[in-house]
Amino acid sequence: MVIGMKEGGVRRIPEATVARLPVYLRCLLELAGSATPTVSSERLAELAGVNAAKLRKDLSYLGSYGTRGVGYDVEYLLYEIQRELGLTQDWPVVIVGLGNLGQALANYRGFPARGFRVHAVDDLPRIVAEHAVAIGIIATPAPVAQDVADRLVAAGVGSILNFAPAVVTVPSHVPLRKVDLSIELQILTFYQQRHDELRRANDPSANGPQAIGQPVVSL
Amino acid sequence: MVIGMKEGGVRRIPEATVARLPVYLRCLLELAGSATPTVSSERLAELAGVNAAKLRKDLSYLGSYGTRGVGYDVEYLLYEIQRELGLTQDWPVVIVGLGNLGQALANYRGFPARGFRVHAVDDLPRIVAEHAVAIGIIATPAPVAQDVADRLVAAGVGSILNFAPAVVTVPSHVPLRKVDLSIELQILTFYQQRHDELRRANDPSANGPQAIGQPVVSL
DNA sequence: GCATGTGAATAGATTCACAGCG
DNA sequence: CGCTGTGAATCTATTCACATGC
Repeated sequence: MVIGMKEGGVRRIPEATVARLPVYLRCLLELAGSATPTVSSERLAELAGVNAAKLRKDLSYLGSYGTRGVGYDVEYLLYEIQRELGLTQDWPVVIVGLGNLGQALANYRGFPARGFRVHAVDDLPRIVAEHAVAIGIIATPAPVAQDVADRLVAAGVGSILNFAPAVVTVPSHVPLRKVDLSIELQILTFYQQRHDELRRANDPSANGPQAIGQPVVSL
Repeated sequence: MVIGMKEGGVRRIPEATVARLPVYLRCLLELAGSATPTVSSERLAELAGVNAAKLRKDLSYLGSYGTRGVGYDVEYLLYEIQRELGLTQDWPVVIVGLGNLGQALANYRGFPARGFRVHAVDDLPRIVAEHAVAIGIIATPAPVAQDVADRLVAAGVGSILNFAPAVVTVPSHVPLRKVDLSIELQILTFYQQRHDELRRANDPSANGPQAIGQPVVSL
């Protein structure tokens, strides 16, 4: 029997685990950068900001890549996670929308900026076919997001990452993830409000938020 | 007894529910925009892309704001969700980092761009104090993210939203959320790879991804 | 009658705690 | 002996299905 092969039914990795693998990967890259040969679940969990038992269980879904009494070989684990995530292959990506967000994405660390080209959106079907583009990223204003999603699906893109602040729908066979910056902020205001309420309950003289603006601070 | 007041112990709203409230809010804003007076859980759930029972349960944590046999009053529910999320107040926000991402955030729909000002980062403590800034947003390159987080906490910011591709740690009393664009992309490559593997298993002649670049398409 | 609101049932994720291996 | 890997226990979230009230 060959270690690491998927035998028979596909090994099922929980969604929550998949979402953490990229975090572990980033931590392992840092460790590899500082020439650390092995790492314990305790230490790696600390770097990743999770509980050690959770990390061990997560890794156990991939296989038994650790050594009892020692820990995990950084380079080995690194490779296995990359392989699991599909990062040992290249995935041509289309980013639709060239505003600040599109440019920020194009420049983001971890998106190797190889072979950028700018095209008109009507060329989508040709570009997707020619370059075997698997993933489409929507970085447009909200009003056109659904139209862009439809075009991406029609062009044959396999999955979509939506950054536009709009709910878009796609056929069920197309995986869709969304990242919404203002939603994240609203979640924080909820917890901040909770926190302020508690503080005020304990100290009635504490002030609530004041209606001011949003100063931007540069670095 | 006053409807809508929290009596005694604080009503506990599950995290997963809190994360969906902003989505419902957005859908309600659209409905309000098209002058729709009431909406059923079925319809609202469809707009939000969730199951109707889940939506009803989510809303039930806020209170009983619907009418049996009728549905929810759009304006009323809108207001209640906004209040719950703390959006009936202003929350002064500091964005650190003025690259593409910082600018994209500053221009994002849903961040009212009132009173933008640009400051040096050394002014953080003064600015946070003067404007009662509750939320700090990190939109810097990864290497300085931890330093910025430390400065934000020291300056007295209550919670932090991190967009830098780095794991940052803060004292446990400071709520921290992270949004990582490349992690989202890596999660998608995982599912795309799964999908491709299945397709190839059924049709051995199907091609895998080809190593090309990342074309950018403009709109 | 019809759609909400909610206990009960199910499914999923996290944590515990320790057996098992190097 | 130390640290992984994992069943079992717990906690959280989702879904079902129907009692409830307009």
